[in-house]
Amino acid sequence: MTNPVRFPDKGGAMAKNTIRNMEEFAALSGISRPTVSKYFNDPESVRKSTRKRIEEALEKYEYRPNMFAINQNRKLTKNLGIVVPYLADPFFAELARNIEQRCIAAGFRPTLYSSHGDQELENDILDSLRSLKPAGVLLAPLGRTSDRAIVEKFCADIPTVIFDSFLPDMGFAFVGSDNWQFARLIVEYLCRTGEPPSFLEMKTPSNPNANRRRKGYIEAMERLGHEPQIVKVDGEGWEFEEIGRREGGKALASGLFTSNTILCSNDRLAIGFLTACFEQKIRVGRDPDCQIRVAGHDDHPFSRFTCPPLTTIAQDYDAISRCAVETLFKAIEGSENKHETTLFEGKLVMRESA
Amino acid sequence: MTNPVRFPDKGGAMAKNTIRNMEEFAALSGISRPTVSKYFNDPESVRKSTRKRIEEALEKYEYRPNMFAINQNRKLTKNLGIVVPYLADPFFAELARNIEQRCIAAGFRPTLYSSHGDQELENDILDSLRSLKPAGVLLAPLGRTSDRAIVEKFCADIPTVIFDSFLPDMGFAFVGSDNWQFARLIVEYLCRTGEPPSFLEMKTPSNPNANRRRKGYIEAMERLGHEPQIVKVDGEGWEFEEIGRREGGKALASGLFTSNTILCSNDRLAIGFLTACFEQKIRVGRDPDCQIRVAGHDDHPFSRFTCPPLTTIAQDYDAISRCAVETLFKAIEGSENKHETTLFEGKLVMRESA
DNA sequence: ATCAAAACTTTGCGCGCGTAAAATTTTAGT
DNA sequence: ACTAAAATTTTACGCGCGCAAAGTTTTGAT
Repeated sequence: MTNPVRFPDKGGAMAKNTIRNMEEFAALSGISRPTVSKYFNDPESVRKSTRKRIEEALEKYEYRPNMFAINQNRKLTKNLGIVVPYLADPFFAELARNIEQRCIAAGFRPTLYSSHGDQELENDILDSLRSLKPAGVLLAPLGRTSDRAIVEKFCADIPTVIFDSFLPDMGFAFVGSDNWQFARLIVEYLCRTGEPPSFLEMKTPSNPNANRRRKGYIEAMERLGHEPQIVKVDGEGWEFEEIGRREGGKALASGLFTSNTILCSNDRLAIGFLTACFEQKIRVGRDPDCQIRVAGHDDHPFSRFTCPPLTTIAQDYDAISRCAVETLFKAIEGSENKHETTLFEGKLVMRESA
Repeated sequence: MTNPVRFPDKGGAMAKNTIRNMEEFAALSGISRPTVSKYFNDPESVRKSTRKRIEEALEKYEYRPNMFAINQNRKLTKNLGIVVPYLADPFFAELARNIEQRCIAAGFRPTLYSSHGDQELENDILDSLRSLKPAGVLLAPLGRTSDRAIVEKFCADIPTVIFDSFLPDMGFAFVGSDNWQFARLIVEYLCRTGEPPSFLEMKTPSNPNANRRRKGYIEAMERLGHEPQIVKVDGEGWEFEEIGRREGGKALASGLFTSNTILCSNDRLAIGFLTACFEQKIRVGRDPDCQIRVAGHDDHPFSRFTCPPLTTIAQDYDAISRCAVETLFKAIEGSENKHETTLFEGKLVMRESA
């Protein structure tokens, strides 16, 4: 094996800013090593005068304690894991960003992982997460395609808050959206303003939220005295836009929909379906000269920019991420121990598509 | 401070699957610790019979070496850093995913970071990356808003390949797209098929690629004997769609464009601009009944699903990520040392918007 | 069977820091 | 100025593993 040697400091006349360890740094700042160690664990825990001296030396020599040596001995690290099923979906990217920044603000070191829609990768991530000895993990599982046994075992070992995608009896808590309410809200709106909607979804959705949305749709339709119609289209994986365009387009062309109003299981599907409508020269919107109305769920970051802009139910990104993080901190502190579920309501976002 | 104690194994009658360290595991598998250590560093480096015994024991006791202890002593870790400026942009999410999987395939442990468009955060990321002692880093910097001095210093200390966004004289290498060629390609196409385009961009683009695209546009226009027209709109940050819609829309409404063909600096701007066109009931496309043509750069994952689908120049995601990763591996092995730049050409993707 | 090379074992040190206990100093209150 | 409390220093050990050197066994070829 080659033995790469690095020279971060070429050893010129400049001050030795290459402090090798805490021992050296402590000597240079005139403080004992244990006190310096205490400072790095909690700057407030040392006397103000001591803190000042350390911080002065810190600027002068720019020493940073060795991550690996620290975490090897700590009972509990300050590491956190954030796992989402598909990071190329801006919905998850946005949620992850939100959560990540809250963790940092709380003094933790979050690491972000994406399962890329792949079970094996999700398992691998949980596996390597174990070796990080994280204080806690925020996990949005793949859903249907998750390996239940492995996720459950992971949750049993490490304080985990599940979000977005519900898995029964796992983790310290679940934080997500009230998908029944989502469907009720949008169905009521659509019925009030036009024809009762048909429901477009994938045949075997990975995300269990899809199931609750379908049931919420059926319930709301029946309560309003309408006949629900579900159109299930083929398609695997996470390329929802393409499925919405190709398969949704097929359904549209072959006249499968009994209504002129299409409620899609999620916005990405709706975005693809809008493309299909365009391809078939079918005008979408609420105007009298439009032939069809389309709505979605999630308020995907791009939904505001479709043509026409997409009417949808907005997930409360902010509330979900805040609650997930706060719940995890409770779990880490071990103050409570019962499995709780928190669901947030969605808001109707009326745009021009419906 | 509370002292959270965990009992991952309640110590029942089941086999002790709680191996504390390599010493114990080595004893249980009947192999010496140094050999086991060797196995974990490279399973191929031990005799086949030994490997088999270790792997049998591995399944039986599911031991995993302690990450922190490993990395503390290794001269060079197997950690890699991947940094992108804005992960909520599916373009970077897709690129990051591609790169990440290549790194894993090569036996490294990549960690993904997003600067979220914020200089301070980019600096923090580089800072915490240092303490990870990564073997190398793949960095897509913020660009104009990057802290040059800090990035340069980082590159000097840690083998770094810069990608997407060029920063002069930094890192082991740069891998990106030939943005001049992008602009030439699309300008030629647009001129061949209709009116020569105006160019729409942000006043102070964060990404330096924008500058090269503008220059490439001007050059191509002049070479073809046309008068270039640049329309610069206000707007800071990374919410390109909104800027394209709001500011691009303003420019459109006030008749600022001298051409009926608008070439946008990137697809996200174009997506927002398409929304503005829709709002102003201006039909976009190549059909005779359309008033305007719109094109972009990048082949953003969503460009295929706009209405109309967006004509654009496709970045070669695959080639860029492959080259970036391979170049980094060269840097890590230290085989070469000259600063090289690799640019990939784009492909014209003709869709209905232009 | 013989022998050298390859693989393994034994031994032992070191990494950088957490952490505990005891000794010492500083701080703050009267 | 005196004293108890708080903060700091000293001392010493351990974490889990990399790594090197020297001795021992196994392997594979003649």
